[in-house]
Amino acid sequence: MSNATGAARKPPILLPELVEGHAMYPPKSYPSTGSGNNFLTFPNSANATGRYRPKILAVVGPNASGKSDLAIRLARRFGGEIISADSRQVYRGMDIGTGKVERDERRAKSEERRAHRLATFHIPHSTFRSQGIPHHLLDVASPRTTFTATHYQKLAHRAIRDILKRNRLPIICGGTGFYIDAAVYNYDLPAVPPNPKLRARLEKITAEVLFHRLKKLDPRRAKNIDPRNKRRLIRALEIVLQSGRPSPSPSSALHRTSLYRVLKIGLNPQPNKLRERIHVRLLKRLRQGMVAEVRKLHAGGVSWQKLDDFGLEYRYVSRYLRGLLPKEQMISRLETEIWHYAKRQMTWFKRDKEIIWVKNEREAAVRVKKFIESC
RNA sequence: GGGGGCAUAAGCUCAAUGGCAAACUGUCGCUCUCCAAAAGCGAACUUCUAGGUUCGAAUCCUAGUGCCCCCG
Repeated sequence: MSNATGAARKPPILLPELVEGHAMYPPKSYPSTGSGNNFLTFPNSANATGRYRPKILAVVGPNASGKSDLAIRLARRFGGEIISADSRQVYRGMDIGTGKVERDERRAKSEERRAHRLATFHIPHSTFRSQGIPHHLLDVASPRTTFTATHYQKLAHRAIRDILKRNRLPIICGGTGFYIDAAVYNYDLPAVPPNPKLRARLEKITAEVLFHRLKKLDPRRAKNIDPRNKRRLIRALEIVLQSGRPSPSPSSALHRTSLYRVLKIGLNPQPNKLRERIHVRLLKRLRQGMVAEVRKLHAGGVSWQKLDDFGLEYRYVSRYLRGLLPKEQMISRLETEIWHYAKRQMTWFKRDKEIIWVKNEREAAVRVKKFIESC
């Protein structure tokens, strides 16, 4: 009882996966780093109790808020590895337009190389690293394929487990709120893969009719779905039609139950500052060859349709390349679209009362330190 | 100097038989259980000014103001 005081208030729901997933924590014997290097000291292995929930960190915020930098700094300071939570950075070849962190060169300066080795000797060599910090879930899919939240969830869970096995701090960092939640809270996403043919067929039907059908096939889902949102309606129908079963209820026990203790750090600069950052960053991306990047993707077999659906940079640059809008308009349009996106992201994050909003790295570090030291 | 045209939201060479002032863009807000940088929803802000006709005016009349065009 004495060491379960924290859990006393909210008794954890012990689901089979949860118990099984935790059987390995804390790891019994892990190669000690021995060096006292603070890259590697992270007390995720301490406090062994039956209900030990490992700690993970999330760094969230809108586009251009400086998440990636903060995450890297925190990773260096607290011995962490980063798991990107960005629905576009998962794709290979989409670098400039998504603002992916720069991948380390093979030939790094000797000091950096040393830091690398110390920090990451037990991680596969192929892992994406930036500034010596391993980044997971970047470049894991071809842009010609459809990568979904389920894929993300699976890979993210695996990454978290692996990082914890190395006694390091998993840091989920990204702006795709839905992905973060899918990873952190063990969302029960139905195992029904997308069916392009079915979707194409349903696409031709009006929202009204789709809603009607859903009402008959899955009344529960129909109750809280947006009846005018075709995309959602199609997905919901896809689930019933293919599995023969209605969508799992989000109010089930799994909802908002996390396998982990998670500290969410949020970054949200002043609106005018954020706008300025968006502006500067967009111009920088253009200089870095964003247009060429999109051209290359299309040459590599990514359809215009697909590029359009990726949104933002990929949508408007490809429209420009198709001659649908002049360059000037592409830029100004993009700027407002990115701003809109940032606001949508904030709408999502605002609802999450667990997020602790910080102004800078110092504030963040204080919180993280306290979190790590707590039991 | 003379003649003609136009004036509607923050923006738009933007709609409205004399009868409830719209659409689009922007601004602001929201929704979300696998296409989530997607998709969807909502709100605030309008008839150039002053008179007149009329039950009723963005609309018709008069004057003013501003802008544009034509003739000299």
